[in-house]
Order: sequence, then structure tokens, then C-alpha cells
Amino acid sequence: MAENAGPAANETLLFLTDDQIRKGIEAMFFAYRGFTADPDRILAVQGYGRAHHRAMHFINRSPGTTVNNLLAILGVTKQSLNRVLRTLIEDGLVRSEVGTRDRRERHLYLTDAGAALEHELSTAQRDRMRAAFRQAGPEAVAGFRRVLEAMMDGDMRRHYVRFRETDS
Amino acid sequence: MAENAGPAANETLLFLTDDQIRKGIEAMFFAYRGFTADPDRILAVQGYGRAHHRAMHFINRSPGTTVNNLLAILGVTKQSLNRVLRTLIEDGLVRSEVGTRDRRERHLYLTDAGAALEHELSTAQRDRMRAAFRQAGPEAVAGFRRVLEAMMDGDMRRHYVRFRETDS
DNA sequence: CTTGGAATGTCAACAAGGCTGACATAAATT
DNA sequence: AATTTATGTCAGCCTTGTTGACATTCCAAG
Repeated sequence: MAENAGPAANETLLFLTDDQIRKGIEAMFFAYRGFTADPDRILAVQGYGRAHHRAMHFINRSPGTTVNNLLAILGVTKQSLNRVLRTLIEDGLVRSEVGTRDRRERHLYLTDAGAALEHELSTAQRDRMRAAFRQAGPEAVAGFRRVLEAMMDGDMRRHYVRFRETDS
Repeated sequence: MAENAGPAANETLLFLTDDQIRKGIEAMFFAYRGFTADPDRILAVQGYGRAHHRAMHFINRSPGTTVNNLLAILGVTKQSLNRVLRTLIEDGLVRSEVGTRDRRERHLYLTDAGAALEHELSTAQRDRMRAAFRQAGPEAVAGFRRVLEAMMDGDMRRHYVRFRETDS
């Protein structure tokens, strides 16, 4: 792994003190609340929760994905996901199609109504993220991404990278 | 607020495209899982959850804090927090002392056992954060913090800043 | 071809931890 | 004395995690 070999390597190690790390941890905690606040507000009105948002986000990202696939990405049990999917399907936001090649699989798509809600949610979340990005500047954003990627578990990083490379 | 006025301002606006923002959103989602994974594993063994971790973290950060104070930081209802605090007090991890100046208040402290568990949890979390910081480098870390701070809600930023400036 | 296992998805029941509402108590404030 | 504030508690609800049991479908070994 290519270690950072910048100038004044001795001095810059200050960024690894427990105190700096602790600040990072608290920043992560408080920021994540902001990250989910806007979609949560919208969802509460409709009687949905964060789990519905996550499902719709990733169905939108890869239409036709299977339940199993979604399971691996979301990192929950199939039973948990199923409850969420059931309500989304009942409410006409998600469409589930039996696979043609393998009839055990269900391929998931957003309906028009589902796409509309997903768009509303993701717009709210994107607006805040965009404001933060603009305020912090492009170099900060690059660093933000770099740290987050290094923080992911191996499995999650695989999913993330797969998405990152899709339709770059 | 001082807008970024770096060189090639035209070109660098590319970092604000919807696609870049979406990558940031997904990075945040996947990274937060890694962020909580290690403490969650430890907590599961003891029958506690993330809520207990958060309470202990902030009691450790400001010993003697009141219930009301903790409520504002954690952003939950008193009923929710009380359930968690009750079990922590019953199990001898947290001590609650009636205030001397204002006897309505309860001041919260970690017991030795509580401090030990808190330390175990925060060590696990810090280790991962430190690894990510080291891998990403000091400039990336600065950017990471900058973006997260810009992402916080106003109230949360107030709490964060208060902590950040305490015993810097 | 049949049969047994593996993969996939569904239903039921439970627990953690959010939430609201109502209420009690004690202390401080007016 | 009356009101407000800080805290705790009870009851009940919702979302979203969990396990266990089960149905369906596919595939591969006999």
C-alpha cells in the first residue's frame, strides 16, 4: 500500500493523534444525522422509513437487480428486506418480475410513482451534499472520498467500487 | 462565507455534478457501516446496542453532564434515552448524582466498569479511523473534516464545535 | 428420470430502540 | 402560593433489525 510520503512526514503525523481521531469520529456522528435528516422528514409524512429509501435508491441505481443482490448491498437479512419490499410493491412503488432465466429470482424495478418518490428523496439529499461540497471545495471533497473509502469494510468497498465504476 | 476561489474555477466545478454528488452519498452510506461495525460487534456480545455506546461516549466526553444536556446532543426523546440510561445504571456502568446547585438535575458519570467498556469500544472505533486516516493522508483528512462539518445541521454543528474546542 | 440438495423468496414472531402522550415528583422561580 | 423546569415512569405504537420454519425452483448426481 503506497504510504503517504509527503513533505515533513514527521510533523504531519500529528493528524493521527487520539484527539484528532476523536474529532473525526464525532464529525462522522453529527454529519450522518444531517445526511439523513432531509429524506427522513419527507419519508415520515408518507409512513415510510430509511429502509425504504435505501431500497429504492439501489433499485434505481441498478434496475432489474435481484433480491439477493440487494441483500448483499444493504447488509440486512432477506426477511428484513422482504418486509420493506412488500410494502413498496403493495403501494405500487416497486415492481417485481419473476426471472426468465431463473424463475426463483425476482427482478426489481421502480414504477413511475416509485421513481418520482426516489427522485424527491435523492434531490433533498443531493441538495445538502452539494451545498457541503461547494462550501468545502474540490480538494476537500477528494479527501472526503478518500477517507470514506478507506473506512469501508472490504465487502462494502466491493459494492461501492462496482457502483462507482458503473456509468462513471 | 468565503467561497472557494482556487485556480481554474470553471473546470473544478465538475466536482458538483450529480454523479459526483451521488458517489459522495454512496460513500457516506457504505463508510458509515464500517464506522459502526467494530463497536457493534463488541456490544452485541454484552446485550447492548448502539444507543448505549453513544450515551457512554458523550458521558465520557463531558463527565457530570446532565440528562437534558445529553438529550440535546443525542437528539432523542427523554423516554428513549432514559431506557438506555436505566439499564446502564442498573448494570453499574453509569453513576447518576443529584446536583448540588440544582437538585433537580442528575449529573452522569461513567463508573470504572463503564469507563473500561467505553474504552474498549472507542479503541475499536479509533483503530479503524486511524487506519483510514493514515491511508488517506493528512490533507485528505482535513478535507474529510471540512465536508462533514459543512454537512451538519445547525444544532448539531453547535454541539460538535463545542466539543471540538473543549480541551482541544 | 428421479431425487436430494442448494438457492431464492415468503410468512410469523420477537427484540431493540425510536416515537408520542399522560402523568408524578421535586426543586427552582416568580 | 402558583408556575415553570428537570427528570423519571408507564403505556402503547412504529420501523427495522433478528431467527426459525417453510415453499418454490433449479440443478446435478445417481
